[in-house]
Amino acid sequence: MSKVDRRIAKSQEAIKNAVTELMSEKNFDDITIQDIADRANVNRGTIYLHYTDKYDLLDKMIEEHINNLRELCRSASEMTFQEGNYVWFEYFERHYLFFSTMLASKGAPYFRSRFLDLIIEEYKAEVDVTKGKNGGFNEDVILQFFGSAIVGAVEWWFKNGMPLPARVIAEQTGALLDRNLE
Amino acid sequence: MSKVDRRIAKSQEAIKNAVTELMSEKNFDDITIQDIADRANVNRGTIYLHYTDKYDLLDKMIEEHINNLRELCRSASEMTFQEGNYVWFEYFERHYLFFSTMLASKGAPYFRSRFLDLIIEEYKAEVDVTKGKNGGFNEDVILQFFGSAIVGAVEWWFKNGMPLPARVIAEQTGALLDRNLE
DNA sequence: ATTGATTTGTTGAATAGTCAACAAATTGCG
DNA sequence: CGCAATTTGTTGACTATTCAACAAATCAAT
Repeated sequence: MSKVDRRIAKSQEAIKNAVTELMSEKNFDDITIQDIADRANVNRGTIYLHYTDKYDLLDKMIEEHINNLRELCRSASEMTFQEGNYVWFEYFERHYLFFSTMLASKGAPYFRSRFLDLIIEEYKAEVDVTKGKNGGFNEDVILQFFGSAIVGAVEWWFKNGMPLPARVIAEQTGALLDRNLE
Repeated sequence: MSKVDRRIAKSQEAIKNAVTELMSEKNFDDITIQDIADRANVNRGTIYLHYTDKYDLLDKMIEEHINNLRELCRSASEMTFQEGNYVWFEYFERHYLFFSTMLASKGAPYFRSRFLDLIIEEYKAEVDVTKGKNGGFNEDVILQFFGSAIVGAVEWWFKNGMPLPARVIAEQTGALLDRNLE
């Protein structure tokens, strides 16, 4: 786990940060590899050492965040919705620039769908349509419904510049999920 | 000038920043090479690639700032005292952490004297003891007197957390020098 | 379409950084 | 003091990054 060469970690970190920054400034298609290299203070060739092109680079960035969130779910599996949501929103806060540009930028609706897929996947275990208040519902309907709700809340939060503390929005969305998924 | 290998520039930058940060947190003697490497996110061996030990490292940092200030004098040689001082105080501001820890820390009175030497050296050209209001004075006395005054003002400025904008203290010290060195 | 300019990937040689291991020096504490 | 632990400085083998140069692809405008 910790056997990644320090140079690799530093280069990739710089490159990914550069992309995030640049994406908050201009359209992804207008970003050139040289732009990224300049911003990351890295030779242009170094980028090709790790990524085949800028699309691959963006993909890997998305993939990484999705995986991190999935991992957070693992470690938060025994928490309440409120606590678990808080872990997520803390992560969002820590990576503000990435998520806000990803959810704002026109160029990356792909991210939104990857994000929704993850949420649905993770909530599958939480939904029970055999009994309780959701007994008799179609599972996919429930998942799509509340998955979209969560994504929508997150989008709203970012687009409005995080008007609530992570703690608060986590509690409120958590309470809404509690009420509906029991 | 711009032919320094990017890796060297980045490593040295990280190392120097690490030292500055650490010095603002603890005594220089308590800082270990490993501390610096950790903070700079650099292998310990890399430090020895550029510096023989931590004293050499600190020396080179001081040397570099002194040289930068000297260079600023060159490019500001045609300015008034006020303008010239402003250039200096801007530089101080930009490197706040370094100068404030250097002038505060007990461990580095060496820097203060290097700094004073530079000021005296640079003001040599400005002082005229053959005529005018300083006619008949001993040149060394004048230089030591006003050099110390400038160092003292800078020290005060840092130790009190830069209570005035750089522009203001530059103008005021500039006016005092004008009045005395004509 | 035909230019000319920019961007893209790729290459090879040179160099800097990493890592692990080592002995010597220094520190700190009972 | 004397011993253990830490820190130091150095080594060698390995790898990532740099840089300059290149041809191919893409772009922009006439």
